[in-house]
Amino acid sequence: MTIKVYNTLTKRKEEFVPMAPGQVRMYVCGVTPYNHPHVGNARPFVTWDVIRRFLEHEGYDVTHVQNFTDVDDKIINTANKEGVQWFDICNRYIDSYFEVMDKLNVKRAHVYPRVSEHMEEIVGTVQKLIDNGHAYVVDGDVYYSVESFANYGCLSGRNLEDMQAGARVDVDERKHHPMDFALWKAAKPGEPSWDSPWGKGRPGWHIECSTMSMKYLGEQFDLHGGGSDLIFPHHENEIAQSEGCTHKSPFVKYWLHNGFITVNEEKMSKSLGNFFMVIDILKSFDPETLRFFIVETHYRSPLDFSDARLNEAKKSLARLANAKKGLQELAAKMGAGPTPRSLALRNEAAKLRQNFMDAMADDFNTALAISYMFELAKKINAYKAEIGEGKPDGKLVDTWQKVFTEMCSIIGILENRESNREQTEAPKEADPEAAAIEAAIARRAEAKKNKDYKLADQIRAELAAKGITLQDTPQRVKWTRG
RNA sequence: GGCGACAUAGCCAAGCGGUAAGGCAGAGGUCUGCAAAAUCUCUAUCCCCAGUUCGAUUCUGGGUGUCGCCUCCA
Repeated sequence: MTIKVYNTLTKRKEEFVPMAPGQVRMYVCGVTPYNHPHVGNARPFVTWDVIRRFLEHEGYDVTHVQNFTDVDDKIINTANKEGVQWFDICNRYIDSYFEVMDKLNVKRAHVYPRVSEHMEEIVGTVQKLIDNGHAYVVDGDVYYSVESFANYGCLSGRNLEDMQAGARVDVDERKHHPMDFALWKAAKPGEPSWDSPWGKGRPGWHIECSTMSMKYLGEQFDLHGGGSDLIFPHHENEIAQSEGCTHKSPFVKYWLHNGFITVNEEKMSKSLGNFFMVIDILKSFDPETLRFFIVETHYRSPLDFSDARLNEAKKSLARLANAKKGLQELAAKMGAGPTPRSLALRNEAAKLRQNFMDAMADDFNTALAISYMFELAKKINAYKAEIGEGKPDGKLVDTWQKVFTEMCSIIGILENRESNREQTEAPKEADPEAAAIEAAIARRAEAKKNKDYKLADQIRAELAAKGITLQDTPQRVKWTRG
C-alpha cells in the first residue's frame, strides 16, 4: 500500500518511500527531563507511536530512536533549587516519563540516547564542523556560522535577511552573524562540564540530536519528528549541522511535525504555565481516554484540551468498548452458517477495513480511520440486536473480531491492558460504605421481587441522595458513586 | 515587522472540484415494573466578497477573524 506523508521540508504530501526497502529509520525529539511530562508532551509520543504501529503493520522493519536532553539549563536550575545533583533530577523524571508513556500504551523506542553519555561523539561532530569551515571558536564557545551553509532556512522557509530584520534576540558582538548558534558553551562556575579541545564546557541544544541520530540511524535516514515548535530553530539547525558535517543531502528525507495541544485556544507550555501534567489527568481519567482524545484529531491540527473534551473522548471510547464487548458475547455463542444478510455484512467489514487502512495511509489520518471503527461498531450492535437469542454467523464474527482487533492494535486502544482497569475498579473496593450499599441493594431486590416498586424506588432515591447511582443489569445491580 | 497554519452543524472533527465521514450534546423509538445503562433513527450547504469552471466547502485573488514560529518549549 502506498503511504503518503506531509513533509514539512517540501510542504507537500508525498509518497513515502524509505531509503532502504522495507526498513524505516525514525528519530523523534524527546524530552528534557526536568519535570513530569505534561499533556503537550504526550501528543507527539502518542502520535509517533501510532505512526510506528501503522508502519510496522504495513510490514516495515522500524528502528525508532528517541533522545533525552539530560544536559540543560532547566535541569541545572532545578537541581540547584532542590540542592541535588543534575543527574538525580534526570533520573527522577526519566523514570516518570517511562511510567506515563507505558500507561499511555506507547511502545518503547529501540534506543534512548542521552546527551551525557555521548560527549565524545558530540565533541567529534563539533570538531568536524570546525574542520569543514562551518564553525568557529570564540573564548571557549563554538558557534555555527549560518552564512556558511547555503541551505540555511530550507526547512522553516525563512531567509537570513528576514530573520535579522525581526530578530528579538540580543546581538552577541562576538558572533559573526546574529543568527549563529552555539555548538559548545564554555563552562560556567557551578555547572556540569566536560572536557573538549576548546576547554571545559557543555554542548549547545541542537548538536546532540544531529550527533545521536546519525550515530544510531546513519548519516541519512527516513523520518524525523517532533512538535512544530521545533521546526525553527532546532530542526533547521540540525539540518545545517548534519549536512555541514557529512556533505550529504538530505539529512532526513521526511520531516513530520505535530500540532499543539492548547488550553483555551492558547498553546500549552511550561513557559506559559498553563500546562497539565499527565499524572494529574490520570487521577480523573484513565490513560486510554487520554490516548483516544489525542488520536481522535489529526496529528497536524491543533487540539484544545479541557475536561469537557476529555469527557467526550471517554464516552466515545466507551461506545467502541461496548461494541467490542458485544462482539465477545457473539463469539461466546458459537455460530451458525451464513445468511444473505451475514454475507453482506462480511463484505462490508472488508470494505471498512480497507477504508481504515486507506485513511491511515493518507498521512496517518486517525480521525477518519476511527470513524470507520464507529461504523463497524454500529454494524456489530445492529446485527446483535437482529439475531437476539439466535445464533450468529460464526465466520462473520471471526471476521469482525479480526478486523476490530487489527484496528485497535494500530490505534493502540482496547488492547486489554491491566493499567486501564486499575482505576475504574479500585475506588469501589475501598468505599467504606460498600457493605451498607450492598445491603440496601439487597433490600431493593427483595422489594422488587414482591413487586413493591414503591419501596424499591424509595430505596433507590435514598441512595441517589447519597450520590449513588444504580444500574440494573441482567447479571447484577451495579452501583457507582458520582 | 518577517514566515506559516487554520476558519465546516449547539460543541468537537474528517473531507479539499461533482451537491457534506464520525463523535459528543439534543429530539424521537426499542429494551426495562419505572429508571439508569445500552441500542436504533433523525439533525449542516461548509466566515465574507469577487473570479476560474458545465459545476467549488474543495482552485485563484481580496477581505475579516483565530492561532503558531521568529526567545526555552512537544
